[in-house]
Amino acid sequence: MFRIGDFSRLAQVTVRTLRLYDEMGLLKPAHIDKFTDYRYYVVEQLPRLNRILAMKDMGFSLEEIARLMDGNLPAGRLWEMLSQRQSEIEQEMQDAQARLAKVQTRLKRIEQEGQPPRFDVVLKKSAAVPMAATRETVPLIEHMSEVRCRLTKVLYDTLAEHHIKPLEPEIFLYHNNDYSDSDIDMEVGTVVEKTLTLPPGPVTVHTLPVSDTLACIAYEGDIRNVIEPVFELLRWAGQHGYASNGPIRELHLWGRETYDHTNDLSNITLEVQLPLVPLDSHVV
Amino acid sequence: MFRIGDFSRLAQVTVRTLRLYDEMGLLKPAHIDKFTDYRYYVVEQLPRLNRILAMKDMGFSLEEIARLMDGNLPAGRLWEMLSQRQSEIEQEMQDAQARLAKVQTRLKRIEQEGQPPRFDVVLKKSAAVPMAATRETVPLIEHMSEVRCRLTKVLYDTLAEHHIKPLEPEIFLYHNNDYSDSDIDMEVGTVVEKTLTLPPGPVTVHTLPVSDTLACIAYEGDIRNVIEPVFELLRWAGQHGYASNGPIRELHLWGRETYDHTNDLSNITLEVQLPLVPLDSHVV
DNA sequence: TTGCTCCTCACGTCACGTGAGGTGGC
DNA sequence: TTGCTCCTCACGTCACGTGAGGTGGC
Repeated sequence: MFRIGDFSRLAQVTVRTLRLYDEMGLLKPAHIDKFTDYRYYVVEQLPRLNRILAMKDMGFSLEEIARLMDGNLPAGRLWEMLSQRQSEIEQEMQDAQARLAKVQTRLKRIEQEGQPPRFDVVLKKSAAVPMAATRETVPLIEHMSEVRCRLTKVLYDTLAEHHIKPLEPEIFLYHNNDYSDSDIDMEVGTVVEKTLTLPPGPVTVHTLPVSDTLACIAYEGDIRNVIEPVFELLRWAGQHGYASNGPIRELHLWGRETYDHTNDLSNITLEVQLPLVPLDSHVV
Repeated sequence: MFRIGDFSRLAQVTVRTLRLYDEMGLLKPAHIDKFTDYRYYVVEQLPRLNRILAMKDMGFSLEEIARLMDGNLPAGRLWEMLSQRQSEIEQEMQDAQARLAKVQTRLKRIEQEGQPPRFDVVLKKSAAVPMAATRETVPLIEHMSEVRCRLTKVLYDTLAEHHIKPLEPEIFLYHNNDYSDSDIDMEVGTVVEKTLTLPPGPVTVHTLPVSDTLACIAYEGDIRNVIEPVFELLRWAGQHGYASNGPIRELHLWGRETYDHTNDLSNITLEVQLPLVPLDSHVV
């Protein structure tokens, strides 16, 4: 018979742990003195305690261990729980791997450029939402501003004409696969209610596709430098094992982009989003 | 100005989270209505929130994030924290790797042998303790029992003669590097008080070395089958990337092994311990 | 008698999730 | 007036660590 302190030293666990296992019913002392409430253990209980510790080392919770040691568990049940545990651990390792990549790219940035990246990338999801939008290809980047004005004017005029209220700030989509100075395939739209149709014309209603993985940067600054967070997103995607999976989205969070050049665009806030798919080599 | 619900949808966090960050001082709303206590956020707060989320994705605690975003942190401090984070994550990955190995070897055992291993291996540590012991080489395994009796008799007789009390159950050490049927270099000892010396003779006092990694099996059964947990330990060590690092220890937890064959050894409890070192290939 | 060990509460950990119970706003 | 959103508590999570305050045993 061991008192709790001796048994805890033998098994190399704390007395607190033994008391907890007693309370949970995982390991009851062989005997409890009814006057002093002292717990007494016998050496034959060591294998059971070791089994508990071995399960704990595999990452099972005490509740799972209690279930596993309940005696009458079906034959294949242990195998099932082990193989579930296996995939959970594999998931943990992937998560740790992803976190490590984020930390390491930051470290490298500081070492190479003397300072951390200016923008922070966060992953979001987007649901499929109906969008009223109009699209046009800009021949040369010099015409960009002009085309943006025309497109937003067409969009908002059409919506007003049909008494449709935009539900969220406008979104610009850039459909080119790569960065280019010319032939920029651009679309501007805004989320609208479901079950909405428009007569044929430059503005159509279609669905903005879902994306499970949308790398996002909230950008604050001059709209003419918006290319910076875009480059950052592309760089980030490459460094973390993703490939682009759809047009870049630009959410005009600060408000509506007017088409008459009257508002100041030198300090706006928007969010740039890049839909991604994990590359296979990184999934492994 | 966004109400908390709208801002939470925009940033894809829960309102609970925003309230917590407010309370912690991590992200205060731009404005709080003094009559309703409603929190109001502005879009310019999104970059800060995203920074918080990005840090969280790297595994920093909210407290660390608060420190990191406090503005006046020394230049190199960020780098330091990132590189500390890096090693913590690397440690996590190693831990997960070790857990995975344990789960997978169990799964394999069930698949190959139809049942889980009979014994559970747990890792313990042992401190350096003074031990009074006597040692002899057994020429053939047939003489094992006889030598054990003689050794324990010598040990306990000597201790009694010098009025020394053994502090713990006796320990058998097996000094051969590999399993063998002959020339078994065997030692039996018991922990004694420090500062103890004995006159020259078959029993000497020396130190049982420390071990940071001691694979242990609590064995219950016939002493003649004690080879089973020993084999299990050796197998386990191989499967988990360790090499043997000292003599196998056998702790006689059930009590003293008498040397007159009068006690029943067909159902005893002992612990078999194998000192280990991690193999380099697994340390990486 | 003095340490030593044991006992039972009970709080703290970390970042929220999840009600309970009540109140502004369209 | 009715949903909808917001508010403030406050408990629960998981496996213990860490006292506080008090009592047996050698």
